[in-house]
Amino acid sequence: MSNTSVRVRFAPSPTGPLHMGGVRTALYNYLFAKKHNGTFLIRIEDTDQTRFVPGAQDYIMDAMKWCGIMPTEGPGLGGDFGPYIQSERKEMYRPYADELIKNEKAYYAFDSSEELTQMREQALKMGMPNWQYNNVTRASMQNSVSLSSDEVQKRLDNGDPYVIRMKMPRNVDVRFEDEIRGWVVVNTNNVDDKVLFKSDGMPTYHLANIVDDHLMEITHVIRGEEWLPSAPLHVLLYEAFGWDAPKFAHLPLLLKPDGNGKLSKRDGDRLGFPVFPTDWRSEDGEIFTGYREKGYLPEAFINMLAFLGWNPGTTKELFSLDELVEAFSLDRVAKAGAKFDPDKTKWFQQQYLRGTDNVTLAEKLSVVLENKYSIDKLTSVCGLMKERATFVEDIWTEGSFLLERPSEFDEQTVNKKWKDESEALMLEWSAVLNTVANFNTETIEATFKSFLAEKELGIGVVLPLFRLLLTGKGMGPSMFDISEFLGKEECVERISAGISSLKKV
RNA sequence: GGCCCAUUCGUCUAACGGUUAGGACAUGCGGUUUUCAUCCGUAAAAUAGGAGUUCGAUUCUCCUAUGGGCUACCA
Repeated sequence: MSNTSVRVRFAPSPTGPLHMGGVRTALYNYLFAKKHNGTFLIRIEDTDQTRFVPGAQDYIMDAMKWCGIMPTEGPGLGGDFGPYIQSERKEMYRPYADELIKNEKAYYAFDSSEELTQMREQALKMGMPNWQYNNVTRASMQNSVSLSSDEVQKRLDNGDPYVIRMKMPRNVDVRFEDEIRGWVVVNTNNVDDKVLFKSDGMPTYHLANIVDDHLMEITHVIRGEEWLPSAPLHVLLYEAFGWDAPKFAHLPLLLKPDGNGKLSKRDGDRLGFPVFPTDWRSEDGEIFTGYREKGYLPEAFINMLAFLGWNPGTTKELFSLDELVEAFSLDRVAKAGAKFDPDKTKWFQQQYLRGTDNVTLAEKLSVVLENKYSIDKLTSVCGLMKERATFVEDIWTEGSFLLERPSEFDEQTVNKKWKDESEALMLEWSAVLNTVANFNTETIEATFKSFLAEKELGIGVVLPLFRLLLTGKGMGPSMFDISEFLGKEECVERISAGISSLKKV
């Protein structure tokens, strides 16, 4: 059973924070694993030591934790297939490269990167923009295919720097069946002799990836579309080692909301929405805002992400993580890239805010307000305000008047509604209000209605004044609900306090 | 430039040869509301173009166009 169970991996490189495209890849891996009672693991691909960014790995782990899609194997998580960081596996790769050389599937190449750049530039000048180190040009380069074995041995003994390259066969159609795209065919004449092992003693992505996926018994490789062109190379590598290849699924890319191209780090600040799950502070101190800090609930973020390139085939759009696991399948993943839509994202957030109970909301709000008010009070505030909020913080920016007397009065409303006779009217209303015995929404409303009838005034004349005095605003929830929450005494006091404030102006 | 992948309303997508081409977001207009939000109703909005295959193409094939990805001793 163990060798047939599903094992998938998320394999980011720690070159920076994980952006939402990466989170979606991780999410689909997570969903697929859970759906099939399999294992979801994370492997850090840090074979390029020059691009290592401190803190990136921790960021990735934290972000996944916030999203609720933690792997069960990985650095710091345990598992029987470790280590899960490629730099810590360094010594494991060389024998595999040697094996390929022995079987003549790969060869030593001594050309320096400077020589190669020169070669490309030269070819470009001669009108050949497409120079590649491949099965045609390798004969004229310095490598163990073109050089005599004595010469090769001499250079090796001499300690000359070299890389190990894949010896791509000539004119072979490599085919594999992608779980999302169906059959993909590429002719080997179109792929170059990729470097497998670098002169610094580290493998490249291609070698390390295949070796680790094999050793970690990965059954399904679910990754971004940007890997599609190198998939044939990977297939050939599995063949060269005589291993069964895992199944491949190449996910469509996430595109910019406007214009063209894939979503990138800078789009967030440019367009005013986050591209990262959580805040990221770059090395030069620049801060990129995250969904978490912006006030999004992880459930909303994940729900939105799941629907970018996948759908359940029904009209249901709100899915918990467990429901996503239940509904997910690779054959319902779209093929074309998806433009990210910030508006829809906000809509998801709004839906989840509504769906969250008032106590939970109050607890979140309490954190923002640093425990300034009791959970009980905040719970009531949330109940009154959440219908008109998108983020938890909106509840406070729109509804702080419920706990704090207004110090400012909306200028527009004052100008429009506050007349010379308003003061007398409100004083009169205050006196009436003060006589209400059982002070609740219904009794207040009934009293208000009879007050209107008696004064022969329209509701639109009186209520906005009442609202203005009590809340300082021109809009908001039902005034009768607000009044009940505030209590009789506070209502009466606010009316007189409000009147004196308006007098000063 | 070469190779690969893709193409249904503005956006995310449904329809796996036969539908008045459906839903959601956004937008417009109504209704509800003291107001704002919510909510309800409603409208407008798409099969990139051209050939085939077929009794019949959004759906299959080819061409063109467009978009995207890759083209490093990066992943």
